[in-house]
Amino acid sequence: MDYKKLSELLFPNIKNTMDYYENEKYPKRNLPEGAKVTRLAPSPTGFIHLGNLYGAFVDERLAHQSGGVFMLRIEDTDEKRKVEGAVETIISSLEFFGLKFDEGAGIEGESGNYGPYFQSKRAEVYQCFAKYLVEIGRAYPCFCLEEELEELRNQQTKENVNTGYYGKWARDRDLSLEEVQEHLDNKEKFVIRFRSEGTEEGTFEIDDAIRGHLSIHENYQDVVILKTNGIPTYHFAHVVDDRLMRITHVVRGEEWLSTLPIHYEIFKTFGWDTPIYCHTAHLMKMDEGAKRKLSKRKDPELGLGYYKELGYHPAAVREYLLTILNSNFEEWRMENPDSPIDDFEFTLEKMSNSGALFDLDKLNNISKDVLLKIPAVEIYEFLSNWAKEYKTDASELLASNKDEVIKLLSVGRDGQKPRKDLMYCEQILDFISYYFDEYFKIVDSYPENINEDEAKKLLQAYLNTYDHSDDQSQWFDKIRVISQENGYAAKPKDYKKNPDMYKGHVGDVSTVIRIALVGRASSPDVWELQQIMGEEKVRRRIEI
RNA sequence: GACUCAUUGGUCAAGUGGUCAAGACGCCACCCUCUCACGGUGGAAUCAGGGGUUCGACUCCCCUAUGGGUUACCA
Repeated sequence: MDYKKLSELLFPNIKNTMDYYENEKYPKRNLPEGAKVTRLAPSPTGFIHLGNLYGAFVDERLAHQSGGVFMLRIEDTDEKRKVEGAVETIISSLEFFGLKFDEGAGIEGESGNYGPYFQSKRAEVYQCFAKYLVEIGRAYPCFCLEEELEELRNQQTKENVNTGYYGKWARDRDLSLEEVQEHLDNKEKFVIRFRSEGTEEGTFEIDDAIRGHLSIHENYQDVVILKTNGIPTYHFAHVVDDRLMRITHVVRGEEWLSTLPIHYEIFKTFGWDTPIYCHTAHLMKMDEGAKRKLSKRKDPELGLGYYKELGYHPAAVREYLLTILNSNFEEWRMENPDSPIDDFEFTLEKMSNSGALFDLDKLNNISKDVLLKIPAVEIYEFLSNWAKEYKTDASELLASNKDEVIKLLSVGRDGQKPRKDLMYCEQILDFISYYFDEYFKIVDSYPENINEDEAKKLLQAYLNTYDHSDDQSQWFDKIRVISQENGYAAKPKDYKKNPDMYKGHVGDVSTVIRIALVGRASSPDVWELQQIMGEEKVRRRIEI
C-alpha cells in the first residue's frame, strides 16, 4: 500500500509540513524552568458552573504560581453546541472570580503566538497532522455511514463482544488505493480514523498528578480523528493542540480517564511525550439522597450566575473552592489569617480524588470570615454594584443613604470579638433593610410574657425618657430603670434566681424596644443602630 | 451489560501497618450576654460489608455492596 499516495489523495490541499508547525509556527515557549502552561478548554455553550470554576482554578494556580501561562482555548469542534456570546461570558465569569487568562480566545492585546485559539479555525493544522498519520499508515479513511455503524453496534451487542470500530469489525481498515479512489469518485463522504495497534488485553502505565500511578488498558479502537467536515474530534484536537501550544499540564475532569488510552496512543504515535495529566474529581450534588455529578442541565442553580445573583463575594467563593481543592488550605488559613489567598501554595498532591459534595453551609461560614476582612466601604461598593444589577429598587436607596449604610455595615465589626453578620448581598440587604422605611416591617412578635398593651406601656415609658444624646451606658441604665418600674428584673440573673418575683427581665423589655425599632427580635446593638437612624426616625418607630 | 474510578462522622477531610482515628462546617449543651451574633468550653457522630495477609490492619490483597464515569463523526 502506498500510504504517501493515499495521503495525497485524501489531503491534496495540505502543503504545510508537520515540521513547519512544530518548529516554526509554534516553537517551544521561552519560559523559566518549571513554568507550567495550562489551558481551560471549554466548549462554547457559555454555561459555566461551579465545577468548571473548580477546574479552572487548578489551571490558574498551577500557571500563575510557577510563572507560566494560563490560556483559553475554545473547543468549538461541535457546531451543534455553539452559543452566541459564550466566549465573552466565559471570560467575564472567570474574571469575576479573579481568574485571568494570559493568552487565548477573546483575550486582548498581546495574547500569544499560539493561535488561533478557536479549534474551528485550526482545521488546516489538524489536517496536516492527520495527513502525516495517513502517510505513515496510522490513519485511514472510513466511508461507513452512520446507519452502518449503528448496525455494527447492534451486531456486536448481539454477539456479546465489545462495541466499536476495531480489528475485524473495522470494515474500511484495509481498503486498497483503488477502492478508496472509487469511493471518492462516488463523492462519498468519509472520516479519518486512527489505526490503533493496541490490543484488548494490553496495558500501559502512566502517572497522573492527582491520582498517582495508573495501570490502564490500551486503546484498541480505531477512533475517528477527523470528522466528515474536516474538523477533528476532541481526542485528536487535544493531542495536536496541547502539543503545539506547549501545554505542560492538562487539567480535566475524571470523565476523560476512560479515553486517556486513546490520547496516549496518539501521542506515542507522533513520538511525543504526553503532558502531565491531572484528572480532577467531580464536584457533586446531593439529589434525592444520592450523590450526583453537577450537571448544567439539571443544576442551573449551580451556575456561576446563581452566586452572582445572590451576591456572594468572589473572594468568598475562591476561599471556599480552595478549601475543597486542597485539604491543607484551611489549616494554612488558620495559621495565616491575613495573608493574601495567592500566598497559599497550591499543590496537586493535596487534591482529593473522590468527588466532593457542594456545601452551602460551609460557603456561608467562610463568606462571613471573608467579608469581615473587607472594609465596610468596600462592601458597600460591592453591595451597591450588585443592587444596580439585581435589585434596582434598592439601588437608589443605597445610593442616597451611602453614609448610613456604611455605618450599618460597620456595626460591631471592631474589637476582639467582631460580629460576623454579613454573608452575601441578598442576605446583607435583608439584614439592614429595617433602616429603610420602605422595607421596614415587623417580622417577630413580642416575648410570650408581654402582650400588646404591656408593650405599649413600656414603649411609652421608653419614649418619655429617651434622650438621643445619651451615651450607651446612660441609655441602657434608663432601660433598667424602666424595667424595674414595671416589674421586670433589671438583671437577667435576678430573674433566674426568683422568677416568681418578676414579670420578666430587662432582656424582655429590650426585645420590645428592639422589635419596635427594627422589626425583629435579634439585631446588633440597638443603641448603635439608633445613633445611625437618627432621633426623628427612632421616635417615629417607637410611636407607631 | 462491559470497562473503569471511587468509598473515614450529616458534609469537607487528616491518616499511608502499631494513633485514645486530627481538624473544619453543621448539630446539641453550657459559659459570656439586654436579643441575635461573635467568642469560649464540652458533647453526640466516622473507617460500607465479608473474607484473607500479618504478632498487629482505616492503611496491603480478594469478593460483595453502593456511588461516579465511559461505552458518539459530544466535549
